[in-house]
Parts: sequence; C-alpha cells; structure tokens
Amino acid sequence: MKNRTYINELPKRVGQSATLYGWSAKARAAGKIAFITLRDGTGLCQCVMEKNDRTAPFFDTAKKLSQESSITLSGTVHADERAIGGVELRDITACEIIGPSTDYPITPKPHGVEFLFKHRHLWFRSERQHTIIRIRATLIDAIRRFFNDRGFILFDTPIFAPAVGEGTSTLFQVDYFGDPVYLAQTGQLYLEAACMAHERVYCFGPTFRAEKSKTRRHLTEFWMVEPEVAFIHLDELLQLAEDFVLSVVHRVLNDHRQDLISLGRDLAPLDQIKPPFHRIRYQDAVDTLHSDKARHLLERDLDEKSARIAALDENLKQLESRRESATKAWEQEKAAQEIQAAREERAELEEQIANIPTHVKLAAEFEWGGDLGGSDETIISRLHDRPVFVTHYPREVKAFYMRLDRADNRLVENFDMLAPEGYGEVIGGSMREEDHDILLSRIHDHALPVEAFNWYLDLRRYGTVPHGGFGLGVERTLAWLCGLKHIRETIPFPRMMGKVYP
RNA sequence: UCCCCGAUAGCUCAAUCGGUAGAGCGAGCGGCUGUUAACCGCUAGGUCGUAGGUUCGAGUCCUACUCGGGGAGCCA
Repeated sequence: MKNRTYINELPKRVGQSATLYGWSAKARAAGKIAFITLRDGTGLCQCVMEKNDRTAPFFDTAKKLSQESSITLSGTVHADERAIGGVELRDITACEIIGPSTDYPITPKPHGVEFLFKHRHLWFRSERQHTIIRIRATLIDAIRRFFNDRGFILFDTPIFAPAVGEGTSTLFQVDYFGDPVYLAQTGQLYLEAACMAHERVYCFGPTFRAEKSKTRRHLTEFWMVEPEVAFIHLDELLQLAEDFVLSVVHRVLNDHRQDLISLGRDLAPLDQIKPPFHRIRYQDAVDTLHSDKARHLLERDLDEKSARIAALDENLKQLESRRESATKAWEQEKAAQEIQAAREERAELEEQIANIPTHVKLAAEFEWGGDLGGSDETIISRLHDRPVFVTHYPREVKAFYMRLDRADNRLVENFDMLAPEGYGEVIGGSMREEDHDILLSRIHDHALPVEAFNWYLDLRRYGTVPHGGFGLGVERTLAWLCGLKHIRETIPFPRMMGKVYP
C-alpha cells in the first residue's frame, strides 16, 4: 500500500498527515463524535472523527463500524494524553471500509477457555495473545542467535522416524506407503551422528508426543531445540545450558519488559536470574524431599492458601451485600463479576489445598530410584531462587543412551533444569554413552531391537568421542518467562489430547 | 487409563428447600462532542449437554453417556 503508515511509526510523525490500514478493535460513537480504535500489526491507535462537512459522506458508516471490520483512515497525527500510546489520528479526511465484519464472536467481555480456543484463529488478534506470540518470536530468535553466534551448525533431523527409543506407546503412528513409521519425538540420535561431522550442532523443530496427558504443561505437538556437542564433559555441558538460558532470558527481558508487565508478569524473579545456577545431584534432591524444609514449605503453603480463602470468603460476603444494595445495573454487574473472579480463585485454591497432603506424602515417602514427579520438581524449584540443575539420576529411570557414571554405575550423567517458581522441567539432557560395548549392553537391558541401532552403534565404532547435549522446550520456557499458568497460550495453534480444531 | 469438578440465551454467569427460566455483555432501533469494559431508553433472543428414571411437579434429585476443565501417571 502506497503512503501507508504503520501505527508504531506515529509517535515520530506528530503534526503530519497519515493513512492507516487496519481493523477496528473497538468503536464508540457519541452523537456527533466517533472514536475508532484501529489495530494494525504493530499496535493500536485511537482515531477521532467529528461530524462536519468533510466527514459527512462517511460519518454515519463510521459511527456504526462493527468490531474487526477492516478499514483505512486518513487524518492528522496529534499528541494527546487521553489516547493509548499518547498519539491519535484526528481531522479525518478519508474513511473506507475494506472488509465488513458482522457478529465478531470475541467481545471485549470475558470468555471461557473452551470458547476462546474454538476461535483461536481469531483470538490471537487480541492484545494479550498478540503480545505472547511476539515474545515467542523473540525467544525463538534468541535461541537461534545463541547457537549461531557460537558456531553451532543447524542440522535438520527427520520427522518421519522408524520406531526407536523408549517404545512406540508415546509416538504417533503414520502410514508410510503401507509401513508404520512414527512422528519424531526427538532428533537426538540423528544429531549425535551430525555431531561426529560438525562437532557443535543443533536441531530445532516440532516434536510429537502421543502421551495421554491433560495438564497445563503438555501439548502433543511442541517445539524443541536440541544442541549436541562433541569433546565435552558434563560440567561443560551444564555451563553451556546455563549460558544459553541466561542469554535467552536476558534477551526477552530486554526486548519485552513492557510487554511482560502488560501480561501481569512479576519481573522480580526474572531479574534475579544470575549465574551460577544451582547444581544438585539426584541424591541431594531426594534428601531435600525428605527434609523439614520441604515439609515446612508445604505447610506454609497450606496456611497461606487457607488464609487467602478466609480473606476471599470475607470479601465475597461484602461483594454479595454490595450487589444486593446496588441501585445501578452496572454496579450490580461489577460486583457480580468480582464475585465470579473471587469464586474462581477460591475453587483453585481449594483444589491446591486438597493436593497438598498428597504432595507431602509423595515427598516424604520418595524412594531412591524413582523419577521425580511433577510435585517433587515443584518443591525443589520453589526452594531455589534460580534455575536448578539436578544431575546423576538412577539409570533405571532414564534412557538407554545416557552415559553411565564411571564413579557409580547405578547412575547416569544426565541433568534436568528446573525453572524457578514451580515451572518445572524446561531442559532435559545428558552425556551420551560413547563406549560401544556398554551401549550395546544397555540396548539389551532395555530389550530394544539391536538391528535398528546398527547405524547408531557405528558412531561408537568409528572414532567415538565423549559427547552430550540437551533439549529445551520452547513452550514451557515461554510459559515461564511470561508467567502463564497454562502452556496452551504459548503456541499459535495448540495441539492437545482430543483437540485439533482449528 | 484413573480421580475430582462442570455443562442454563451468541458470550459470561445467576436462579434460595424440588414449585411460573433471569441479569449483564453482544445484536437491532433511538439519544448523547472526549470515549477508554462508555452511558441512558426500547426490542428481539431459551428443547436448561443427551437419553432414561424418581415425583402431583425436575434447570435443581438418581443412573448412564457425550463434551469440557483441573489433577495423577508420563514427559519438554
């Protein structure tokens, strides 16, 4: 479009004329003046139209402008404190509807999650969703930039894969010219091959898990970045992961401070993220779970949540009486909405409280040899003010390819990185077993078909080297950085168990 | 797969003990020259998720199913 001005350029163009293209996010009319909040890809701008000789031909149309009609408007840029963003378009000289919109389903009022996800294709026009997706784009750029700047080679691993790894129960099966193949849940094994050619490599793509998980941390299709490095030891791998996480966190904080605030994110815990991250062993984690510290954390939680419920109950009483005594309809409505919000918060707290005894029990009775559960991870992460690396898990709960700890071969040289504030596992990684015979025996231990791993064993036959890598989940990381309680808002079209529309 | 909760107007929610289905928003019409979830007046809008059952009477109680939310397991 010739002579088109984007909304984010307007502050530099005060006093000049401008032609905007976009959609009407909100429109209000009051007699002889109309306010149109125009949205384009770069932001929002209020446009003020008065009824006069010049606007007469289109004023009545503009006055009835419906939500999400696409339009173009020309006028003069004015600085005005009353407008969002500090500038607005006034003295309108032209207004044309490009595409009308009737009965746009998403209104400025609150909607439920089911409805919003049914309209996901429209929902991400909304400000909050727009912000999250922009931060996602920055996060992904920061990830690529980190590895590219450090000389890592991007190596694309296949998405169709033969059955490999921990069995096929968690993989999506696809018909491949009559034979079953599976959608990849990791590029790691292929990346190890790449690693022996390029040394420092990474893959970055969608991965697929057919687990029947219905939680706020799970998607069936999500994005994962996996670096792999040759000639490296576990402590160096941890250092790489730490540098990496610091780098992307700082980039997002720098570029999106205001956006994060607008999402309601408390920035203090993010600003606090500095090196070194905590490094604990699985054994330390087990001890922590058994400790008074863990018990006290949960007991304090219980007290705080109970107190919050009591406060909410008190508040609810007041709101109820305010609603009853309210004379104006909008006062009643406002009270009703506050009541609803308080009830929702209360219900969530009730559920959390109901879960606490289970979590206490799980932590106290945790036995060496088991994998850390979600609640266990939450406890560990909440007892630390920075990300925590948990290393050296028992070999039984981890994958066959993880390198045995030569000092104690009940353990493997692996690590998980737990994000703070209870966000849980964001990275999982390990050193890979480089010894041919040990690897072969581990394949046998896991009852895996050796034939399928012949090429993988080749990597140990022809100049094997110590190597390792990790995978970082983009959506979990984004949920953590944005302070979202559910992962499903972090990806444009979330794919979850039983949900593939739109 | 298991456990808990839910489903009432296009949307978000009310409906006391089982007794005539309501509000706000949205939509339509009218009014208003500085609105920010505008406001004021009027109008239309319902097979109370589905199928059975209990009852003089069911949105409300019971059973099954469907769909959704949360959690467990599993994982990033």
